[in-house]
Amino acid sequence: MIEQSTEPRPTLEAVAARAGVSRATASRVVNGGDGVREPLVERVRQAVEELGYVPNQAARSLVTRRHDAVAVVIAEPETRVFADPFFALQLRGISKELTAHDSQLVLLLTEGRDDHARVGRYLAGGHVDGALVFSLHLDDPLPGLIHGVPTVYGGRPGWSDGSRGAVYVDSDNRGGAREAVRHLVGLGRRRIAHITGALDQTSAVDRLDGFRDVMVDADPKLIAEGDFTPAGGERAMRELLDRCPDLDAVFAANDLTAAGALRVLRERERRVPEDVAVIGFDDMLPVTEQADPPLTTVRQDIEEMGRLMARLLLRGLDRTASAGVPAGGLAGAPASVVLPTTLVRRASA
Amino acid sequence: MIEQSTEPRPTLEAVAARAGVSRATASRVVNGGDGVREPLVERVRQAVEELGYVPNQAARSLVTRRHDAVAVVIAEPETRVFADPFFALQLRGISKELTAHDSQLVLLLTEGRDDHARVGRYLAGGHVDGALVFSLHLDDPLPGLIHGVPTVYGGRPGWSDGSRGAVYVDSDNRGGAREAVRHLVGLGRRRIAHITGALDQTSAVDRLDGFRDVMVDADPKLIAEGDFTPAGGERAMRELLDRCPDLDAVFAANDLTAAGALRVLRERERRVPEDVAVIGFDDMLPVTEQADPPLTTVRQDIEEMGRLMARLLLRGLDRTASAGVPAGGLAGAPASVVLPTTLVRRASA
DNA sequence: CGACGATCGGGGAGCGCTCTCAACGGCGGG
DNA sequence: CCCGCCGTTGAGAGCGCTCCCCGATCGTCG
Repeated sequence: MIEQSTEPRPTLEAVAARAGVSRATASRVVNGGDGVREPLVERVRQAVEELGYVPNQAARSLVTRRHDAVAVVIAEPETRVFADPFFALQLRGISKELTAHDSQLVLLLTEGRDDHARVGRYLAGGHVDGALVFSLHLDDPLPGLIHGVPTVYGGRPGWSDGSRGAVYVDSDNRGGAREAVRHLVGLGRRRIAHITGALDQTSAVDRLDGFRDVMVDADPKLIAEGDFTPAGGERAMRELLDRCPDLDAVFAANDLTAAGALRVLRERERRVPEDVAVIGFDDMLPVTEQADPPLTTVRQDIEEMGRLMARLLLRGLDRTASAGVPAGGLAGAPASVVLPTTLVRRASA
Repeated sequence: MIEQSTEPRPTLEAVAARAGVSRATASRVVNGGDGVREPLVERVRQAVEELGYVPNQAARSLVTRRHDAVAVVIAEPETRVFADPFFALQLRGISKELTAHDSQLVLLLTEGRDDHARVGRYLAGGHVDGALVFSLHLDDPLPGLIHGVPTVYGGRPGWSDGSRGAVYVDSDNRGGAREAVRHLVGLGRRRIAHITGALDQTSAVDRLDGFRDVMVDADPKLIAEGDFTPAGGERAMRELLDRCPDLDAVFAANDLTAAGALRVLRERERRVPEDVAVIGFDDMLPVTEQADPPLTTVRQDIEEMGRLMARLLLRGLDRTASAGVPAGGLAGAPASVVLPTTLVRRASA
């Protein structure tokens, strides 16, 4: 119900008065109670209880310059974010970690370029202690708009100058791709195709590189560009079958793409895995297990990646906060993390 | 990169000094510039620009008691939230609407009962101007923990005393279900089964009621309980087929459930729609269109529901703010909205 | 038993902003 | 030509909290 609370919330002053102590003492108790003797602590606690006191975060932030909030920026245009459980899982990992550290999650969704300025302004406004940024595209202007806010990226950012020491969490896309393709080779497949992801993202590029690492002189006709969506997977699969009717395996850049490819293979009456073996990437559970046939895929622990990002950010926050690091300094900054992947064998390959 | 900004951000004071005006005038310009003459407005604007001034939200909130932030509470235990694009779509609608009103979205995910207290505390803490609460279960203690925060619910809350005047946005679950079942009847089907959703949610109950409205004396054996997931759909479908091998139609509580049912029907070699017609609910696009056969379903505009929730909340905020409504009062509060549904005919029925 | 040191509690400043209120200046009407 | 009113600007008082600093207080050792 829409209502406005009129009765003013109790202030620390009120708590102090009720407990018969000074505001400072009440504050100490509320913030942990160090350096206050037991009987007083108890009295203050009780006053807090009776009055239903909750600290005013705005007032607190004003002086501490901490907000106990972290922004999660998802810079994915249009609908993709939501067709894909990927973000949802990361979000869940992040949420868990932040909750454990009493931080709030401020979600910043950008729908297009116009939104970037808004996000930049928001972050610059010092509303949050740090930012977790996802799904950057190669030419994304967003990082340039982020100043003075500790940031951890989800996935290796793609800018050219060696990632400028950015902290990121990624999985071993290239290694995972290599493992998948090697598995196909081990199965005796020779005409192995690859459907890429959206090539303006490093994850897609890295998986393609992994594919090429194994298929050193792959027929360029065996590589088709997808975009991480089932529809893109279908389109690319059709293209591939038209160009190379003799292909006997497909490594798809992610499970959604693989699902699209499977559909086209069925439609064209190729048996999987007998005629064409298929491997995906992600191990997105409902998708892979319920695919027909169940999908062999490269698993990455998505939720863990989210959790790790949050942990890295929070740790960095602590570090710099306690050890007066100079502006822009990297001293003590956590390093990026690349998580390993594992091949999960199911029926499709 | 993890860095701490050391250089203090410019204050309004600094802007005022640079523009050669008082802090008050600078504040006026920053907040819209009413009642300030043009030349001064321009000077202040320029000073803001040059200094890269961004208002300190904490200081502002401290005095205005507004936060320009809205909490989105998703009280869904475990993974369901994320397997289901439902929330993602609502979130997107909400995000768009909030962005248009310069409000931020604070996401509160609860993983279990323990989290409820945390959420209640957070909301009571006056960190946000209002809350949007989703996916309540019938016995959820959360509403009881929300005090003094304007709230709009996603889906009709299920408490017994007539929803206590709560504001909610829902779609016409009962009417949509009726339409679906009538369509099946119109197709000449007589042994129509229903797979329910999780019956601790009103949406599931309402759809079941709609089913019963049409199938007044339905054989109880034709109703099986699901939980809105594909796995639940599979389980229920198996049950139904075992109990009533002669059924000729299934109305599933949502598309995910229908997808599970379709899988079982294929496995049992029933043709859809020839032997068994299937209708879902939601019109979750990738699911319905790519189902085999494409799924006839009851469409609800999920993103619009989200947008509407946000709009309702923001409007209520305005209203009460301007027209000193007494505590707990409902005067001028927006009414709940129930959105219509439409039957989308595809191949499955 | 007294004095010194360590520790605890209280007073007060001030974080950056908004908003009220008073002062000021310019204009039109009498 | 003067008065009064309105529109514009500036000064200042807090919003609720943290934290510094100093005085009070306790324990303890000589």
